Amino acid sequence: MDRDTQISLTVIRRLPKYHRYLTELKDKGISRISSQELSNLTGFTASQIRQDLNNFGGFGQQGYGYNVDDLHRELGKILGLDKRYTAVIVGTGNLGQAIANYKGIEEAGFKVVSLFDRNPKMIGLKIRDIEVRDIDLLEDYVRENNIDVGIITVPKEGAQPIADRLVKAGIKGIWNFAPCDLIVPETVIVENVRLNESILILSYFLKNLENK
Amino acid sequence: MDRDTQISLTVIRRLPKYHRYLTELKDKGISRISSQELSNLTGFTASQIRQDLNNFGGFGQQGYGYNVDDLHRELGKILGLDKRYTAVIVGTGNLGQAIANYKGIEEAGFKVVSLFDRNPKMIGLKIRDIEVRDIDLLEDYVRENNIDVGIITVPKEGAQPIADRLVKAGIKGIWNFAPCDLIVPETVIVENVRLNESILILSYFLKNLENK
DNA sequence: AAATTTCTGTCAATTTGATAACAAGTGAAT
DNA sequence: ATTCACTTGTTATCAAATTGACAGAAATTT
Repeated sequence: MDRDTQISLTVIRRLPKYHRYLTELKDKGISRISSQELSNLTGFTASQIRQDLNNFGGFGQQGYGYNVDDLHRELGKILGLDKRYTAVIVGTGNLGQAIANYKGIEEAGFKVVSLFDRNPKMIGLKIRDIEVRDIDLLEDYVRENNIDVGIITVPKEGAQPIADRLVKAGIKGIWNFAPCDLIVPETVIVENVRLNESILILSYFLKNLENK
Repeated sequence: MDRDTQISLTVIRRLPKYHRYLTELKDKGISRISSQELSNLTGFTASQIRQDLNNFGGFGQQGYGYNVDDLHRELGKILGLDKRYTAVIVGTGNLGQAIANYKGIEEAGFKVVSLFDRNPKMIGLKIRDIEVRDIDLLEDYVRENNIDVGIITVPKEGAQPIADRLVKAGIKGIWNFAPCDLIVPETVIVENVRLNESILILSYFLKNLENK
Protein backbone atom coordinates (compact mmCIF):
# COMPACT_ATOMS: atom_id res chain seq x y z
CA MET A 1 0.00 0.00 0.00
CA ASP A 2 1.47 3.29 -1.08
CA ARG A 3 0.64 5.83 1.57
CA ASP A 4 2.45 8.66 -0.18
CA THR A 5 0.51 8.85 -3.42
CA GLN A 6 -2.57 10.97 -3.07
CA ILE A 7 -5.71 9.06 -3.96
CA SER A 8 -8.02 11.07 -6.15
CA LEU A 9 -11.27 12.43 -4.80
CA THR A 10 -13.07 10.75 -7.66
CA VAL A 11 -12.04 7.36 -6.32
CA ILE A 12 -12.76 8.24 -2.71
CA ARG A 13 -16.29 9.34 -3.55
CA ARG A 14 -17.03 5.88 -4.91
CA LEU A 15 -15.94 4.07 -1.77
CA PRO A 16 -19.14 4.60 0.24
CA LYS A 17 -21.13 2.94 -2.51
CA TYR A 18 -18.89 -0.12 -2.50
CA HIS A 19 -19.21 -0.24 1.24
CA ARG A 20 -22.98 0.03 1.10
CA TYR A 21 -23.37 -2.87 -1.31
CA LEU A 22 -20.93 -4.97 0.68
CA THR A 23 -23.06 -4.36 3.77
CA GLU A 24 -26.08 -5.63 1.85
CA LEU A 25 -24.20 -8.68 0.61
CA LYS A 26 -22.96 -9.41 4.10
CA ASP A 27 -26.49 -9.15 5.47
CA LYS A 28 -27.64 -11.61 2.84
CA GLY A 29 -24.96 -14.03 3.97
CA ILE A 30 -23.02 -13.90 0.71
CA SER A 31 -19.37 -14.59 1.38
CA ARG A 32 -17.64 -13.98 -1.92
CA ILE A 33 -18.02 -11.60 -4.82
CA SER A 34 -16.21 -10.87 -8.06
CA SER A 35 -15.51 -7.46 -9.52
CA GLN A 36 -17.93 -8.37 -12.30
CA GLU A 37 -20.75 -9.02 -9.86
CA LEU A 38 -19.94 -5.80 -8.02
CA SER A 39 -20.08 -4.10 -11.37
CA ASN A 40 -23.59 -5.41 -11.96
CA LEU A 41 -24.65 -4.03 -8.59
CA THR A 42 -22.97 -0.66 -8.61
CA GLY A 43 -22.96 0.22 -12.27
CA PHE A 44 -19.23 0.89 -12.29
CA THR A 45 -17.15 -1.24 -14.63
CA ALA A 46 -15.37 -4.27 -13.24
CA SER A 47 -12.07 -2.83 -14.36
CA GLN A 48 -12.72 0.40 -12.53
CA ILE A 49 -13.65 -1.43 -9.37
CA ARG A 50 -10.45 -3.47 -9.44
CA GLN A 51 -8.43 -0.33 -10.00
CA ASP A 52 -10.21 1.55 -7.23
CA LEU A 53 -9.71 -1.18 -4.67
CA ASN A 54 -6.09 -1.63 -5.65
CA ASN A 55 -5.35 1.90 -4.57
CA PHE A 56 -5.67 0.62 -1.04
CA GLY A 57 -4.24 -2.88 -1.36
CA GLY A 58 -4.78 -6.21 -3.02
CA PHE A 59 -7.88 -7.43 -1.28
CA GLY A 60 -8.83 -9.98 -3.89
CA GLN A 61 -7.63 -13.32 -5.00
CA GLN A 62 -7.26 -14.58 -8.53
CA GLY A 63 -9.81 -17.16 -9.50
CA TYR A 64 -11.83 -16.43 -6.37
CA GLY A 65 -12.71 -12.76 -6.20
CA TYR A 66 -13.15 -10.82 -3.01
CA ASN A 67 -14.18 -12.11 0.38
CA VAL A 68 -17.21 -10.04 1.32
CA ASP A 69 -16.50 -9.83 5.04
CA ASP A 70 -12.86 -8.93 4.57
CA LEU A 71 -13.50 -6.34 1.91
CA HIS A 72 -16.34 -4.86 3.93
CA ARG A 73 -14.09 -4.55 6.95
CA GLU A 74 -11.21 -3.10 4.98
CA LEU A 75 -13.40 -0.51 3.29
CA GLY A 76 -14.86 0.31 6.69
CA LYS A 77 -11.39 0.98 8.04
CA ILE A 78 -10.48 3.08 5.02
CA LEU A 79 -13.62 5.14 5.54
CA GLY A 80 -12.83 5.60 9.21
CA LEU A 81 -15.69 3.49 10.54
CA ASP A 82 -13.32 2.08 13.16
CA LYS A 83 -13.05 5.56 14.66
CA ARG A 84 -15.43 7.45 16.93
CA TYR A 85 -15.96 11.15 16.60
CA THR A 86 -17.96 13.64 18.64
CA ALA A 87 -20.11 16.23 16.95
CA VAL A 88 -22.31 19.22 17.68
CA ILE A 89 -25.13 20.54 15.56
CA VAL A 90 -25.41 24.29 15.17
CA GLY A 91 -28.89 25.35 14.19
CA THR A 92 -31.99 23.55 15.44
CA GLY A 93 -34.41 24.43 12.68
CA ASN A 94 -36.19 21.70 10.78
CA LEU A 95 -33.02 20.51 9.14
CA GLY A 96 -30.98 20.56 12.32
CA GLN A 97 -33.64 18.50 14.08
CA ALA A 98 -33.84 16.08 11.21
CA ILE A 99 -30.09 15.59 11.29
CA ALA A 100 -30.17 15.15 15.06
CA ASN A 101 -32.58 12.29 14.50
CA TYR A 102 -30.70 10.83 11.56
CA LYS A 103 -29.35 7.37 12.29
CA GLY A 104 -26.75 7.47 9.55
CA ILE A 105 -24.63 9.71 11.73
CA GLU A 106 -24.19 7.06 14.38
CA GLU A 107 -23.63 4.39 11.78
CA ALA A 108 -20.73 6.46 10.50
CA GLY A 109 -19.23 6.62 13.98
CA PHE A 110 -20.31 10.12 14.94
CA LYS A 111 -21.96 10.94 18.24
CA VAL A 112 -23.93 14.16 18.49
CA VAL A 113 -23.41 15.40 22.04
CA SER A 114 -24.99 18.85 21.92
CA LEU A 115 -27.07 21.18 19.80
CA PHE A 116 -26.76 24.94 19.69
CA ASP A 117 -29.21 27.66 18.79
CA ARG A 118 -29.61 31.37 19.36
CA ASN A 119 -33.38 31.12 19.77
CA PRO A 120 -34.19 31.33 23.53
CA LYS A 121 -37.27 29.19 22.99
CA MET A 122 -35.13 26.29 21.88
CA ILE A 123 -32.46 26.53 24.56
CA GLY A 124 -32.85 23.94 27.27
CA LEU A 125 -35.05 21.67 25.17
CA LYS A 126 -33.96 18.18 24.36
CA ILE A 127 -34.02 16.56 20.97
CA ARG A 128 -33.53 12.83 21.11
CA ASP A 129 -32.10 13.32 24.60
CA ILE A 130 -29.56 15.83 23.38
CA GLU A 131 -29.66 19.20 25.03
CA VAL A 132 -29.96 22.43 23.08
CA ARG A 133 -27.52 25.04 24.40
CA ASP A 134 -27.13 28.75 23.89
CA ILE A 135 -25.00 29.56 20.88
CA ASP A 136 -22.93 31.84 23.12
CA LEU A 137 -21.54 28.74 24.81
CA LEU A 138 -20.36 27.21 21.53
CA GLU A 139 -16.62 27.91 21.70
CA ASP A 140 -16.24 26.92 25.35
CA TYR A 141 -18.20 23.73 24.85
CA VAL A 142 -16.25 22.69 21.79
CA ARG A 143 -12.93 23.39 23.48
CA GLU A 144 -13.74 21.78 26.80
CA ASN A 145 -15.25 18.65 25.27
CA ASN A 146 -12.76 18.31 22.47
CA ILE A 147 -15.44 18.16 19.82
CA ASP A 148 -14.29 16.80 16.48
CA VAL A 149 -17.01 17.92 14.11
CA GLY A 150 -19.45 20.79 13.73
CA ILE A 151 -22.62 20.26 11.75
CA ILE A 152 -23.87 23.54 10.36
CA THR A 153 -27.60 23.79 9.68
CA VAL A 154 -28.06 27.52 10.12
CA PRO A 155 -29.19 29.82 7.29
CA LYS A 156 -26.65 30.92 4.69
CA GLU A 157 -25.83 34.26 6.31
CA GLY A 158 -24.92 32.70 9.64
CA ALA A 159 -22.83 29.86 8.28
CA GLN A 160 -19.44 31.53 7.82
CA PRO A 161 -19.42 33.23 11.26
CA ILE A 162 -20.30 29.90 12.87
CA ALA A 163 -17.58 28.18 10.87
CA ASP A 164 -15.07 30.79 12.05
CA ARG A 165 -16.05 30.22 15.66
CA LEU A 166 -15.86 26.47 15.32
CA VAL A 167 -12.43 26.71 13.74
CA LYS A 168 -11.17 29.01 16.49
CA ALA A 169 -12.41 26.55 19.07
CA GLY A 170 -10.36 23.78 17.47
CA ILE A 171 -12.84 21.82 15.40
CA LYS A 172 -11.38 19.25 12.98
CA GLY A 173 -14.17 18.97 10.46
CA ILE A 174 -17.42 20.57 9.34
CA TRP A 175 -20.50 18.98 7.78
CA ASN A 176 -22.04 21.97 6.09
CA PHE A 177 -25.68 22.13 4.98
CA ALA A 178 -25.71 25.86 4.28
CA PRO A 179 -25.67 26.83 0.61
CA CYS A 180 -22.36 28.63 0.62
CA ASP A 181 -18.65 27.91 0.37
CA LEU A 182 -17.04 28.10 3.77
CA ILE A 183 -13.59 29.60 4.08
CA VAL A 184 -11.52 27.66 6.60
CA PRO A 185 -7.84 26.80 7.11
CA GLU A 186 -6.83 23.88 4.94
CA THR A 187 -6.25 21.72 7.99
CA VAL A 188 -10.00 21.74 8.59
CA ILE A 189 -12.08 19.28 6.59
CA VAL A 190 -15.31 20.58 5.06
CA GLU A 191 -17.89 18.30 3.51
CA ASN A 192 -20.86 20.05 1.95
CA VAL A 193 -24.39 18.82 1.40
CA ARG A 194 -25.79 20.96 -1.37
CA LEU A 195 -29.54 20.52 -1.35
CA ASN A 196 -29.99 23.64 -3.44
CA GLU A 197 -27.63 22.42 -6.14
CA SER A 198 -29.12 18.95 -6.12
CA ILE A 199 -32.63 20.16 -6.78
CA LEU A 200 -31.40 22.45 -9.55
CA ILE A 201 -29.84 19.45 -11.26
CA LEU A 202 -33.20 17.72 -11.08
CA SER A 203 -34.81 20.83 -12.53
CA TYR A 204 -32.26 20.92 -15.34
CA PHE A 205 -32.99 17.40 -16.44
CA LEU A 206 -36.74 17.82 -16.11
CA LYS A 207 -36.59 20.82 -18.40
CA ASN A 208 -34.43 18.90 -20.84
CA LEU A 209 -36.97 16.10 -20.96
CA GLU A 210 -39.36 18.53 -22.58
CA ASN A 211 -36.87 19.57 -25.24
CA LYS A 212 -36.95 16.10 -26.73
CA MET B 1 -25.78 26.70 -29.63
CA ASP B 2 -25.39 23.05 -30.42
CA ARG B 3 -28.41 21.22 -29.10
CA ASP B 4 -27.26 17.86 -30.39
CA THR B 5 -24.03 17.43 -28.50
CA GLN B 6 -24.59 16.00 -25.07
CA ILE B 7 -23.22 18.23 -22.35
CA SER B 8 -21.30 16.31 -19.75
CA LEU B 9 -22.68 15.81 -16.27
CA THR B 10 -19.46 17.26 -14.91
CA VAL B 11 -20.27 20.58 -16.54
CA ILE B 12 -23.92 20.52 -15.53
CA ARG B 13 -23.06 19.94 -11.90
CA ARG B 14 -21.06 23.15 -11.88
CA LEU B 15 -23.91 25.30 -13.19
CA PRO B 16 -25.78 25.73 -9.90
CA LYS B 17 -22.65 27.19 -8.33
CA TYR B 18 -22.30 29.74 -11.10
CA HIS B 19 -25.93 30.60 -10.68
CA ARG B 20 -25.58 31.00 -6.95
CA TYR B 21 -22.69 33.42 -7.19
CA LEU B 22 -24.46 35.37 -9.89
CA THR B 23 -27.47 35.73 -7.60
CA GLU B 24 -25.17 37.15 -4.94
CA LEU B 25 -23.54 39.55 -7.40
CA LYS B 26 -26.94 40.67 -8.63
CA ASP B 27 -28.10 41.29 -5.07
CA LYS B 28 -25.00 43.39 -4.51
CA GLY B 29 -25.89 45.46 -7.55
CA ILE B 30 -22.84 44.40 -9.53
CA SER B 31 -23.62 44.51 -13.23
CA ARG B 32 -20.60 43.02 -14.93
CA ILE B 33 -18.13 40.26 -14.19
CA SER B 34 -15.19 38.62 -15.93
CA SER B 35 -14.37 34.95 -16.02
CA GLN B 36 -11.32 35.77 -13.91
CA GLU B 37 -13.42 37.36 -11.20
CA LEU B 38 -15.83 34.44 -11.33
CA SER B 39 -12.81 32.19 -10.97
CA ASN B 40 -11.78 33.99 -7.79
CA LEU B 41 -15.27 33.46 -6.40
CA THR B 42 -15.94 29.89 -7.42
CA GLY B 43 -12.47 28.39 -7.36
CA PHE B 44 -12.82 27.04 -10.90
CA THR B 45 -10.28 28.32 -13.42
CA ALA B 46 -11.28 31.20 -15.69
CA SER B 47 -10.62 29.00 -18.67
CA GLN B 48 -12.92 26.32 -17.39
CA ILE B 49 -15.66 28.82 -16.71
CA ARG B 50 -15.49 30.21 -20.22
CA GLN B 51 -15.57 26.70 -21.65
CA ASP B 52 -18.49 25.71 -19.46
CA LEU B 53 -20.59 28.72 -20.39
CA ASN B 54 -19.79 28.34 -24.05
CA ASN B 55 -21.48 24.98 -24.08
CA PHE B 56 -24.72 26.91 -23.90
CA GLY B 57 -23.93 29.96 -25.97
CA GLY B 58 -21.71 33.00 -26.14
CA PHE B 59 -23.02 35.03 -23.25
CA GLY B 60 -19.95 37.22 -22.87
CA GLN B 61 -18.36 40.04 -24.74
CA GLN B 62 -14.68 40.53 -25.44
CA GLY B 63 -13.13 43.36 -23.49
CA TYR B 64 -16.19 43.54 -21.24
CA GLY B 65 -16.90 40.18 -19.70
CA TYR B 66 -20.36 38.96 -18.77
CA ASN B 67 -23.40 41.00 -17.89
CA VAL B 68 -24.47 39.72 -14.50
CA ASP B 69 -28.22 40.07 -15.04
CA ASP B 70 -28.13 38.46 -18.46
CA LEU B 71 -25.92 35.58 -17.42
CA HIS B 72 -27.97 35.03 -14.29
CA ARG B 73 -31.15 34.88 -16.33
CA GLU B 74 -29.65 32.60 -18.98
CA LEU B 75 -28.28 30.19 -16.39
CA GLY B 76 -31.66 30.27 -14.70
CA LYS B 77 -33.32 29.25 -17.93
CA ILE B 78 -30.78 26.51 -18.52
CA LEU B 79 -31.44 25.18 -15.03
CA GLY B 80 -35.17 25.28 -15.60
CA LEU B 81 -35.94 28.06 -13.16
CA ASP B 82 -38.40 29.49 -15.66
CA LYS B 83 -40.53 26.37 -15.24
CA ARG B 84 -42.93 25.43 -12.49
CA TYR B 85 -43.22 21.87 -11.26
CA THR B 86 -45.52 20.21 -8.75
CA ALA B 87 -44.18 17.79 -6.20
CA VAL B 88 -45.28 15.44 -3.47
CA ILE B 89 -43.23 14.27 -0.52
CA VAL B 90 -43.52 10.63 0.45
CA GLY B 91 -42.51 10.04 4.03
CA THR B 92 -43.23 12.56 6.79
CA GLY B 93 -40.49 11.63 9.23
CA ASN B 94 -38.04 14.24 10.39
CA LEU B 95 -36.42 14.51 7.01
CA GLY B 96 -39.70 14.70 5.12
CA GLN B 97 -40.89 17.48 7.38
CA ALA B 98 -37.62 19.34 7.06
CA ILE B 99 -37.85 19.15 3.29
CA ALA B 100 -41.47 20.29 3.40
CA ASN B 101 -40.26 23.39 5.20
CA TYR B 102 -37.24 23.91 3.00
CA LYS B 103 -37.43 27.13 1.04
CA GLY B 104 -34.93 26.08 -1.60
CA ILE B 105 -37.61 23.92 -3.18
CA GLU B 106 -39.78 26.91 -4.01
CA GLU B 107 -36.77 28.89 -5.17
CA ALA B 108 -36.09 26.12 -7.65
CA GLY B 109 -39.64 26.34 -8.99
CA PHE B 110 -41.12 23.34 -7.24
CA LYS B 111 -44.39 23.47 -5.35
CA VAL B 112 -45.08 20.76 -2.80
CA VAL B 113 -48.81 20.14 -2.95
CA SER B 114 -49.21 17.06 -0.78
CA LEU B 115 -47.40 14.80 1.64
CA PHE B 116 -47.98 11.09 2.05
CA ASP B 117 -47.41 8.73 4.92
CA ARG B 118 -48.60 5.32 6.06
CA ASN B 119 -48.72 6.30 9.72
CA PRO B 120 -52.39 6.95 10.65
CA LYS B 121 -51.27 9.49 13.27
CA MET B 122 -49.80 11.68 10.57
CA ILE B 123 -52.67 11.48 8.09
CA GLY B 124 -54.84 14.57 8.07
CA LEU B 125 -52.22 16.74 9.75
CA LYS B 126 -50.89 19.77 7.98
CA ILE B 127 -47.26 20.69 7.62
CA ARG B 128 -46.78 24.25 6.46
CA ASP B 129 -50.37 24.18 5.25
CA ILE B 130 -49.80 21.08 3.20
CA GLU B 131 -52.00 18.13 3.99
CA VAL B 132 -50.66 14.71 4.83
CA ARG B 133 -52.58 12.01 2.96
CA ASP B 134 -52.76 8.25 3.26
CA ILE B 135 -50.09 6.52 1.23
CA ASP B 136 -52.84 4.38 -0.30
CA LEU B 137 -54.03 7.43 -2.20
CA LEU B 138 -50.63 8.09 -3.74
CA GLU B 139 -51.17 6.79 -7.28
CA ASP B 140 -54.59 8.36 -7.73
CA TYR B 141 -53.42 11.69 -6.42
CA VAL B 142 -50.34 11.77 -8.63
CA ARG B 143 -52.35 10.82 -11.70
CA GLU B 144 -55.27 13.15 -11.10
CA ASN B 145 -53.12 16.15 -10.28
CA ASN B 146 -50.47 15.51 -12.86
CA ILE B 147 -47.67 15.63 -10.34
CA ASP B 148 -44.22 16.10 -11.83
CA VAL B 149 -41.90 15.07 -9.04
CA GLY B 150 -41.89 12.67 -6.11
CA ILE B 151 -39.62 13.37 -3.16
CA ILE B 152 -38.76 10.17 -1.36
CA THR B 153 -37.90 10.46 2.32
CA VAL B 154 -38.96 7.02 3.49
CA PRO B 155 -36.52 4.48 4.93
CA LYS B 156 -34.33 2.48 2.57
CA GLU B 157 -36.58 -0.58 2.45
CA GLY B 158 -39.62 1.37 1.35
CA ALA B 159 -37.93 3.49 -1.28
CA GLN B 160 -37.99 1.17 -4.29
CA PRO B 161 -41.66 0.19 -3.88
CA ILE B 162 -42.59 3.86 -3.59
CA ALA B 163 -40.52 4.67 -6.66
CA ASP B 164 -42.31 1.91 -8.58
CA ARG B 165 -45.69 3.31 -7.61
CA LEU B 166 -44.70 6.85 -8.51
CA VAL B 167 -43.42 5.70 -11.89
CA LYS B 168 -46.59 3.77 -12.58
CA ALA B 169 -48.61 6.86 -11.76
CA GLY B 170 -46.69 8.86 -14.34
CA ILE B 171 -44.13 10.80 -12.34
CA LYS B 172 -41.40 12.57 -14.33
CA GLY B 173 -38.69 12.87 -11.73
CA ILE B 174 -37.65 11.70 -8.29
CA TRP B 175 -35.63 13.49 -5.62
CA ASN B 176 -34.41 10.57 -3.59
CA PHE B 177 -33.11 10.85 -0.03
CA ALA B 178 -33.09 7.11 0.67
CA PRO B 179 -29.66 5.50 0.70
CA CYS B 180 -30.21 3.17 -2.23
CA ASP B 181 -30.08 3.15 -6.01
CA LEU B 182 -33.57 3.32 -7.43
CA ILE B 183 -34.36 1.31 -10.52
CA VAL B 184 -36.62 3.28 -12.86
CA PRO B 185 -37.21 3.55 -16.61
CA GLU B 186 -34.63 5.79 -18.22
CA THR B 187 -37.30 8.33 -19.07
CA VAL B 188 -37.63 9.10 -15.38
CA ILE B 189 -35.07 11.47 -13.85
CA VAL B 190 -33.61 10.51 -10.50
CA GLU B 191 -31.49 12.87 -8.44
CA ASN B 192 -30.09 11.43 -5.25
CA VAL B 193 -29.09 13.14 -2.03
CA ARG B 194 -26.65 10.81 -0.35
CA LEU B 195 -26.35 11.89 3.24
CA ASN B 196 -24.82 8.57 4.19
CA GLU B 197 -22.11 8.84 1.57
CA SER B 198 -21.40 12.45 2.38
CA ILE B 199 -20.74 11.77 6.03
CA LEU B 200 -18.52 8.82 5.17
CA ILE B 201 -16.40 11.11 3.03
CA LEU B 202 -16.06 13.42 6.01
CA SER B 203 -15.10 10.43 8.13
CA TYR B 204 -12.51 9.36 5.55
CA PHE B 205 -10.73 12.68 5.58
CA LEU B 206 -10.90 13.00 9.35
CA LYS B 207 -9.20 9.65 9.69
CA ASN B 208 -6.60 10.64 7.14
CA LEU B 209 -5.79 13.79 9.10
CA GLU B 210 -4.50 11.55 11.85
CA ASN B 211 -2.22 9.61 9.55
CA LYS B 212 -0.15 12.70 8.96
C1' DA C 1 -3.34 -34.77 -11.68
C1' DA C 2 -4.27 -32.50 -15.84
C1' DA C 3 -7.08 -29.45 -18.11
C1' DT C 4 -10.20 -25.81 -17.95
C1' DT C 5 -12.37 -21.99 -16.13
C1' DT C 6 -12.39 -18.04 -13.32
C1' DC C 7 -10.74 -13.84 -11.79
C1' DT C 8 -7.34 -10.54 -10.02
C1' DG C 9 -3.63 -7.06 -10.48
C1' DT C 10 -1.48 -4.28 -13.59
C1' DC C 11 -0.08 -2.13 -17.68
C1' DA C 12 -1.40 -0.04 -22.05
C1' DA C 13 -4.76 2.37 -24.88
C1' DT C 14 -8.41 5.34 -25.11
C1' DT C 15 -11.44 8.71 -23.77
C1' DT C 16 -12.75 12.52 -21.18
C1' DG C 17 -11.83 16.66 -18.77
C1' DA C 18 -8.90 20.69 -17.53
C1' DT C 19 -5.55 24.07 -18.55
C1' DA C 20 -2.94 27.06 -21.44
C1' DA C 21 -2.44 29.96 -25.33
C1' DC C 22 -3.83 33.26 -28.47
C1' DA C 23 -6.36 35.83 -32.23
C1' DA C 24 -9.79 39.09 -32.46
C1' DG C 25 -13.12 42.30 -30.35
C1' DT C 26 -14.21 45.95 -27.07
C1' DG C 27 -13.90 49.81 -24.02
C1' DA C 28 -11.22 53.27 -21.75
C1' DA C 29 -7.54 56.53 -21.72
C1' DT C 30 -4.86 59.85 -23.95
C1' DA D 1 -8.04 58.86 -33.76
C1' DT D 2 -4.78 55.91 -31.66
C1' DT D 3 -3.05 53.23 -28.27
C1' DC D 4 -3.38 50.16 -24.51
C1' DA D 5 -5.30 47.06 -21.37
C1' DC D 6 -8.78 43.77 -20.99
C1' DT D 7 -11.50 39.79 -21.99
C1' DT D 8 -13.94 36.46 -24.67
C1' DG D 9 -14.40 32.30 -27.71
C1' DT D 10 -11.85 28.76 -29.45
C1' DT D 11 -8.18 25.80 -30.56
C1' DA D 12 -4.20 23.26 -28.96
C1' DT D 13 -2.00 20.95 -25.28
C1' DC D 14 -1.73 18.56 -21.21
C1' DA D 15 -3.56 15.68 -17.35
C1' DA D 16 -6.75 12.60 -15.35
C1' DA D 17 -9.91 9.04 -15.48
C1' DT D 18 -11.83 5.15 -17.63
C1' DT D 19 -11.71 1.17 -20.27
C1' DG D 20 -9.49 -2.74 -22.42
C1' DA D 21 -6.28 -6.45 -22.50
C1' DC D 22 -3.76 -10.07 -20.70
C1' DA D 23 -0.32 -12.75 -17.83
C1' DG D 24 -0.47 -15.46 -14.05
C1' DA D 25 -2.54 -17.52 -10.00
C1' DA D 26 -6.32 -19.92 -7.75
C1' DA D 27 -10.29 -22.74 -7.93
C1' DT D 28 -12.98 -26.08 -10.16
C1' DT D 29 -13.96 -29.76 -13.22
C1' DT D 30 -12.95 -33.93 -15.54
